[in-house]
Amino acid sequence: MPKATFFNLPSEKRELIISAATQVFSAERYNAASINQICRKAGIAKGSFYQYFDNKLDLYVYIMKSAIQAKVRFFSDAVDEFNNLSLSEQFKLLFVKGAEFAKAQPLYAALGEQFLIENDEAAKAAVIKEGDMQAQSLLITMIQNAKAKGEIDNGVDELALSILLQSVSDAVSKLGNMGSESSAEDINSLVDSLISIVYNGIRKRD
Amino acid sequence: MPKATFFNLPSEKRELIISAATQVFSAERYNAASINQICRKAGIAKGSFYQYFDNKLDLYVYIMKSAIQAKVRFFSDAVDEFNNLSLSEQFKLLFVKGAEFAKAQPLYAALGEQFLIENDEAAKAAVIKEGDMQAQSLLITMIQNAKAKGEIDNGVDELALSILLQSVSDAVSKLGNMGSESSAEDINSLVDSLISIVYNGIRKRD
DNA sequence: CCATAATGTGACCGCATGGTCATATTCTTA
DNA sequence: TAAGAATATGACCATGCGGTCACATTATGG
Repeated sequence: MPKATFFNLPSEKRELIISAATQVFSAERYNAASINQICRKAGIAKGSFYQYFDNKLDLYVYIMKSAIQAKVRFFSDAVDEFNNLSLSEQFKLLFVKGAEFAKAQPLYAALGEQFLIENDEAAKAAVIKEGDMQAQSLLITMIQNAKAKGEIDNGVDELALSILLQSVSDAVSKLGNMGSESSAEDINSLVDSLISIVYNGIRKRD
Repeated sequence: MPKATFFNLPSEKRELIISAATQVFSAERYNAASINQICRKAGIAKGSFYQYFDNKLDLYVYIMKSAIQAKVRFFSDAVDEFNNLSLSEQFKLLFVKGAEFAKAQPLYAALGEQFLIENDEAAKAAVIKEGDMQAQSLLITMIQNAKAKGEIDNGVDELALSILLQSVSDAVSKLGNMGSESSAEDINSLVDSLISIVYNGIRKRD
C-alpha cells in the first residue's frame, strides 16, 4: 500500500501520478518500466516518489489493483442482466462488454494485457495475492447454466468451450483496441460472426 | 548476419553460443535479455561476443531466423499431406502439429511467443524484414479451399473463422507447453473437442 | 511569530547494461 | 622456428537503473 503521505496529497497531484504510472506500466513490462520515467512524466522528484510509495512493486500493485477494480465495476452492471438473456445474447454481451472496456479504458485494458505477458514472477505474484479476478469462472458458470437449461448440446466439452470462448474474447479485445482502423460496427459484426460460428458450427448442412 | 569469425568457430562452441542465446531470448524480451547473461551462460568473454556479432540486434535476428526456419521445416512435411485430408482433419493436423512443435522445441516455441509480445519496434522490424512467416496465410488458404469445395457453409465469415482458428491454435499450444501436467492424450482429446465445436457448433439440434 | 512536523528535492550510491579497445594468446604457414 | 594473421580477453566507458539521504521548503498550531 502507498504511504499515508500519498493519500494526503491534493487529489489533482495524486491523479497525475496515477496517470503517469498507468501510462508507463501499460506500455512497458514491470522491469522495463522505470521510476525515473514515471517521475519525469508526473513532474515530481524521485525523492518525492519514495515519500509516497515503499518501492516500485508497491506502486505496481496499487496501479494494477485500480485497473482490476475499474474492470469489475465496468462489468458489474452487465452481470445483473445475464439472467434474462439467451445464451447467444450472453456471449454477445460478454464479448461486446470486453471490447467496450478495452475501447473506453484503453490504458486499463493495456495494463491487463501487460499483466498477461508479465514475466517477473515476484510482481505477478504480488498482484495475484492482492486479489486477481477470475474471468474464467464467469464463463464456466454461464456454460453450466446453459447446459442445465438444455441450450447447449450435451456432447459439447465444457472445458474446451470455455477455452475457446476465452481465447476468442481476448482476440476480440485485441482487435478492438488496435486503434480506429476498425470501427465499432466492424467489431460488432465480427462478434456476431464469431458467435454464429460457435453457435451453429461451420459444417455445411443439408 | 554474424561475422565470418562466428562461422569459423568449431561447431560445438558455435552451438553452445546459439543455445545460450536461445535460452535467454526465449525467457526475456529483447531489451531485458542481456549480452552479459548470454556470455556468462556460454562461457565466453564479452569481447569475444563482439568478434562474432556486430551487436545485440545482429544476434537476435540470427536466433529468430533460426527458430523460424526450424518451425517451417517442422511444418513442411505436414503441408504436403494437407491436400489429401478433409477439412476437420486439416484443422486437427494444424493444431496438433502446432502443439507438437511447442512440445518438441519448447525453446523455439517460446521464442515465437516472446516475439508475439515483443515491444521493441526496431528489433521486431529487423526480424520481420529478414523474413517472418505468415501463419495466418496458411489458414486463409485452407478456408478458401474448403469453401470452394463446399465443405464450409457459405454463411461463415472467413475473417472471423481465421481469427477464431488462430486464437484457438495459440491457446492449444500454450496449454501444450504448460509442463507435463497435461498429457499428450489430454491435449489430443481437447483438440478433438475444440474442432467438434467449431465444426458442429454448440447449439442443441432436434 | 516561531518551533516543529510534514513534505519536496536532486546529488549520490552500487550495480548492470551495450559496446570498445589495447593487449595477450593461439593458429597458420613458409 | 619465426612472423603474421586470427582470435580471446577483461578492464573500461557512458548511460540508466532502483533506492537513499542530508538538506531545503512549506504547513501547522500554540
